[in-house]
Amino acid sequence: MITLEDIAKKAGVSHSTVSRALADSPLVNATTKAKIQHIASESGYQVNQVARNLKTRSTKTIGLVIPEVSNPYYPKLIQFIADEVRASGFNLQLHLSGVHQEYEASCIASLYEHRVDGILLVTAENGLVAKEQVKSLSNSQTPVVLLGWIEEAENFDIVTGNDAHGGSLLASHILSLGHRQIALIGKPPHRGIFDRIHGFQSTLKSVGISIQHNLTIPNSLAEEDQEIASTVQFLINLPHPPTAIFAYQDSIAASVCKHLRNNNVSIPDQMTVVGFDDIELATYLEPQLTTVGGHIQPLAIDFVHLLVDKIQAKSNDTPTQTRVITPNLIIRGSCAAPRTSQLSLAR
Amino acid sequence: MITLEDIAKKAGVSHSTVSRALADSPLVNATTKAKIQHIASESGYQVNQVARNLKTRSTKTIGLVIPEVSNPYYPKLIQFIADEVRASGFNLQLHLSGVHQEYEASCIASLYEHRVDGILLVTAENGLVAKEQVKSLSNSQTPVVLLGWIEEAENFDIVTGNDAHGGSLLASHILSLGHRQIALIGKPPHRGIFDRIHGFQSTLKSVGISIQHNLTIPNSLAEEDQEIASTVQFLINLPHPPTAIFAYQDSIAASVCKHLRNNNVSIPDQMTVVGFDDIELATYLEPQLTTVGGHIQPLAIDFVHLLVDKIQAKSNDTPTQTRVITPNLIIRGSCAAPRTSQLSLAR
DNA sequence: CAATGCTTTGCACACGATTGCAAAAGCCGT
DNA sequence: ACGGCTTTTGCAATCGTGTGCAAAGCATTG
Repeated sequence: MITLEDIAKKAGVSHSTVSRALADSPLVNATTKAKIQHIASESGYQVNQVARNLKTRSTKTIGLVIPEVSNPYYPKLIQFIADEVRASGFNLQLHLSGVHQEYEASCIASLYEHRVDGILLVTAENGLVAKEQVKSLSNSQTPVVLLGWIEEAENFDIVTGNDAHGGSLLASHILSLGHRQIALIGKPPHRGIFDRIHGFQSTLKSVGISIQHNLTIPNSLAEEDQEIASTVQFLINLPHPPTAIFAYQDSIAASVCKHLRNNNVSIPDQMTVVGFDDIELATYLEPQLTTVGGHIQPLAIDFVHLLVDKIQAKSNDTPTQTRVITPNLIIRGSCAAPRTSQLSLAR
Repeated sequence: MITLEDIAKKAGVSHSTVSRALADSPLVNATTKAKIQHIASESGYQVNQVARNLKTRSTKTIGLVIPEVSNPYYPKLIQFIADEVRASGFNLQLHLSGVHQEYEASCIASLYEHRVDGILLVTAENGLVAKEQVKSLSNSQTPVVLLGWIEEAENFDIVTGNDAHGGSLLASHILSLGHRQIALIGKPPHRGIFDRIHGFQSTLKSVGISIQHNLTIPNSLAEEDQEIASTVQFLINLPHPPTAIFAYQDSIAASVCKHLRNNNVSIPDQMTVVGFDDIELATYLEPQLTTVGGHIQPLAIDFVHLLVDKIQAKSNDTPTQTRVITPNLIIRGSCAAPRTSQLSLAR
């Protein structure tokens, strides 16, 4: 491995001078600086960031903890985050915390051991699993920003989507079409007052109706599709099946659509389906999915900016912030007005 | 930040002893070892990996360079790679080299500067952009394994799918259904003799026919869908439209299906469509996509294992290896026998 | 020419861990 | 009590950089 010392010998100077020359310090004579830089690039010198990080006590690296990448929501988020992190001049270290966030604590520990400058933590249905670790991080001067929501979050910086508003938009849309028998296929809510289910329900309640069937899919990657299949079966075989289904996220909605089709239930004629997040998948479906979207990029940008600001803030007593991004309703083809006893007629 | 020295003071020993105690070295007395370990966990000591890496000259980190994560093929690959890397006891540092691999060289440089123990490099349509960097890495004892294929690759370790065989399977399938007018919508081939287009074409050639229209989509994320839309338009408005379309990958196939539907061309009655890779998306489409798959997980596993073996090999003169994974044909609903002048009749 | 000030360079230490080696401590038998 | 042996501990060097400080070099000026 080529070191500063090696370059120093070739140039007949000390390693300090080489260090300064490569940092383009004004303390080095212009001609010797040029000579050193030439020798360095000539011999293919690449700085040892490990040594530099140890000395400077900064790694210019941001850690990203995210559950998984099989759910297309996460890659979409990662792409935006990665672009933003690069633009801010940082490196990105990715750790997958697992579908059930089972590795969340160990991811954080590992990132702390590597002395990343800050941590972006994306939570999921299980909320903030590694609450204690995050708290102790804050004590040890390592900035953390959460994406998601947790209850009693006074001391955390958080970026979250106003999913409640999105849920409300969907509910209003479905209601305005005339639906009154509405099912929910989803995951446990995990954004408290900001949760999409919360917003959906309270809008229904405001016109005096409630969710007919509130079904939750266990959070298991391998069997999710299977679970949705049987849930769909259950719903359409009811004496009074729902006329509309709100799926917790687009990937679930896509799976719901698939299984409705398999059971010869046509969308939107016999069943209205809506999703959430507007991932690419939503436009590949037939009919295309009515959903809520536009929040992922702003979330990612705020997520990174908030962390970078905290990293660069000299004082470490900046007040914690909460940023909320409001999404939009995106109307496509998967919704229609209900027809009386539509499913019973059809079957 | 808590250091070994801090623990040493609390325990009344030297930092060397603390270091050994925490490493569970037999050189430390059992009772003092227990005492030190207790104090360390009590005070929340976490090792500084930066310092350790500098001293031990190993980071236990593997760098992964991959173009992007918007194309769902990559997240699927990443998930498998990440699982395997974790199981092997390494950390993962992710760098996105860009849709056009425009950052490939700088990603490699950055990973080398961080002294990762090895690099996994996933190439795309542009082949190995950073050939020189990879060569100099090999000289500097940093193991690299490529996923993809490049010409004149004698000195690189490579894992690749036998896409040619996959392409051949698709061609045989389409031919056996009776199709003779076949279009290709794809990207520039980038796996040489192993490329899917190559295999597809040569199987067609073996029965004396060739691809009717060989259309290439420019590799631009933002406009891809638009490009496919106009390509589909072009094809179906031909005097003699194709009866089958081979899309280079499932995501393109999905987009092709969408635009065919928009033009009221039904699949598979009026048009047969096949894709490649068997990503989740393929099963959400209606009809579900006939494709080629099963190779991604074995690719990921071999990819990681080959690198880990190279990292752990004491001698650095191990011969370079090429591993080839053969995929399977997955028949679903997007293919049917052609009907004479099917499109002309329908329109 | 000497004094002064500015520019340029090198010395030496620090970052926080690991580890070879020597020294200290403990143990044991005579 | 002492030598010899084993166990346990600490010293000190090292990994490759960055940087405060002092010293050297150089030019300018009275």
